[in-house]
Amino acid sequence: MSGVEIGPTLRVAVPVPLYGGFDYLDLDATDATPIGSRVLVRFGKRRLVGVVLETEVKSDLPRERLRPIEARLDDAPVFDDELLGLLRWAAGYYHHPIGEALATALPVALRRAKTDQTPNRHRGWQAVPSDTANEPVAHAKRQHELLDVIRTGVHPVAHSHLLARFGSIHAPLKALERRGLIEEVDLPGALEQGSAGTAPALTDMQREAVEQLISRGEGFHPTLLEGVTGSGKTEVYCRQMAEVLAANRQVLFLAPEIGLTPQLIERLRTRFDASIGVLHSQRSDGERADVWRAARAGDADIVIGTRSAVFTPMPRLGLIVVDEEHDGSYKQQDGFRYHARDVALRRAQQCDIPIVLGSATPALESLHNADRSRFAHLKLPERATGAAMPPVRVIDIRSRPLLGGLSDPMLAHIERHLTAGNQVMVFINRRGYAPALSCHDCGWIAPCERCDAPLTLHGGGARLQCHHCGAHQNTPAQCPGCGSKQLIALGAGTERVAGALRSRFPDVRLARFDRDSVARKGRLESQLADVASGETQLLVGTQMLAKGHDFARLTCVAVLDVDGGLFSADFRAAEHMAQLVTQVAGRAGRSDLPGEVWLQTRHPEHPLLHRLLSGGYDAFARAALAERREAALPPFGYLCLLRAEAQDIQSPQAFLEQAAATIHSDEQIACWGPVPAPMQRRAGRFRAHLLLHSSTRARLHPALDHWQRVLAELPGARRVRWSIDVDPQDLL
DNA sequence: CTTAGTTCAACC
DNA sequence: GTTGAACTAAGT
Repeated sequence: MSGVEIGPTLRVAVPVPLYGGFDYLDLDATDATPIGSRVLVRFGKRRLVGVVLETEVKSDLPRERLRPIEARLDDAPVFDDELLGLLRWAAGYYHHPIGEALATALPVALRRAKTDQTPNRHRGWQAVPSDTANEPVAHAKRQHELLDVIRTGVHPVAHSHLLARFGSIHAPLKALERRGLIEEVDLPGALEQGSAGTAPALTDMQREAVEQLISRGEGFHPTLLEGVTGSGKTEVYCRQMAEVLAANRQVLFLAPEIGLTPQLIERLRTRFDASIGVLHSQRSDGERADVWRAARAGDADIVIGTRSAVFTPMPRLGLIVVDEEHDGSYKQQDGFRYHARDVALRRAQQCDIPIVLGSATPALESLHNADRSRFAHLKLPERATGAAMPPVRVIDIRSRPLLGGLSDPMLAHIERHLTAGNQVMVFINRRGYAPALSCHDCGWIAPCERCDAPLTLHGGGARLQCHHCGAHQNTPAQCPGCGSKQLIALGAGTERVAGALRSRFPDVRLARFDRDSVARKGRLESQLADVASGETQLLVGTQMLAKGHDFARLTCVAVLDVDGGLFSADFRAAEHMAQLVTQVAGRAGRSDLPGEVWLQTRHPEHPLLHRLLSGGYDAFARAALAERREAALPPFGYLCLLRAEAQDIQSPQAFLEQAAATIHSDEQIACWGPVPAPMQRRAGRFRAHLLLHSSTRARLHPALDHWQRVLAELPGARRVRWSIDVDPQDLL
């Protein structure tokens, strides 16, 4: 039959910020476009890639107003019923337009209107048997490291894996190839083939946890696995994964970007005789799409990935692992604001499969769920090696001079560990040279023109940069207010701290880890490799140092500023501070060398800090939960934040006032605000918030369903950019 | 009467 | 979000 005959009606989700689907005529009456597949449609003047939500729809519109779809883009649907159901639930729960939610879930390459995806090439390397005469020379360190990885296991290693692990690898790989030790091969697809490896022996604690996990069987069983850093959580996951893989089911393993280290991937790759799909930031759009397709086809046994990987189609899914479940990066902070941990829980429930949430510092939400028996709670309170957790102590820096952010006692501790030949990690959660530039004579502080924030000094103080909008300029020679030339840098960031340490310890090799210093591709990987080899002794960095890495000779961790977490407007700040301190402390003394942790503070008596130091994260969490209960804050209350922003100062406030008026607040739903956002102006736009609070989700969510429809109709809605944030992570 | 700028509804 | 049509205010 030719395309003249037009078939029945389809409901299509289109990537536009409008709730609900749009109806189109199908191409063919006899063979319907399958649900979950992509179609090309005309939408107004534009051509967009939509997803079929339903077939044989009875449209509200007369048939002559419907347009036919222009093309089918898939042979097999991109979303299966399970995943489509999950996404429809998530779009509803987070009150986000379905078309945008589906587009967010799709790999970038599949959001484009291309029918036949030419297969991407996947390079790999494999070892070639040879006599010892060709081995690389002893000092060719990178070649030896690469060779080790390539020789482990029986299968070729993906080029992308080596890239993620080591960074710049072109030259050493070519050298190894010239020596005839390795050869380049084309991998059949985006998946890597793992090899079965021996499982390490379990400690008694681990065995207990594994037995509990496995004994629960196959149904929906959420488990919080709380294990101190170094307690061997990964091995516990592995044992359960082995069971699931043996039953020919797939495993979805989620990790935050920063925790998704090559070590983790390599561990799984050398452990399971299984095909593994890896989704991390270094993979190209084409590779991601190939992993997606392989997972959908059931070819991938394990999928490891970050937040968005929670939406990978896996027809044989049998287990979900969420590592570092407390990590804030699981919450998407713009557009479709979903929380991957919570979506993963829903997915496990929908599929009726077990899910394990692992962390050394569980989110208060998860602890609360464990407390009320919604999660099983397994604990690994000791390190697998038997090494003691390092003591955490404070240095009171009130009225002490600071040199580049460092007090004298702190410098002395650092020196002691460096002299002993060990590694030291200095942690400061602020990048750049200094957080502000001030005039010594009149007190002027260099402001950003477009944000309500001071500019940050960079380039040793030569440049000014805004961390909120990206604006940058050279540092002025004199104060624009009073003309004084006495301009001084206030406070210290990673750059300044690193500089101070370099001049204090000129013979020690130092590496800086922050977004600026590792921006270049492969730089982070090569710097980490130098730390692992012991070449780098002193590490200075932001929170990207906090997790995942395991350095044998690291014995001292210095945290330069914990006070930000004690007095923030954000009610979660203290929780984040405690998690961060506990996580960085876990970096120290992981092997036989005892470690120690020092915190600089101006508030050594602060009750929450005191709790953390005397009783550890658990005691802190109990105290913090009691405070949350008192204030009816999450997890004892539920929040929804309505955000609005505009070029002018009045519109956001006006819109939110209209919005507030349409909420019939009662004793069960409270409306807080509207108020200007903590940083009212950002990137030239004025921002305001309206916070809804309820003691029950059952009351809040129906109200939100109604509210979202009302909001779109408000007269002020078109003057602002607004968005609903369900379960907001930060209120800033 | 033109033109640039703003508002508004539809988008299937 | 994007688009075009309807509307408004100033310009020749």
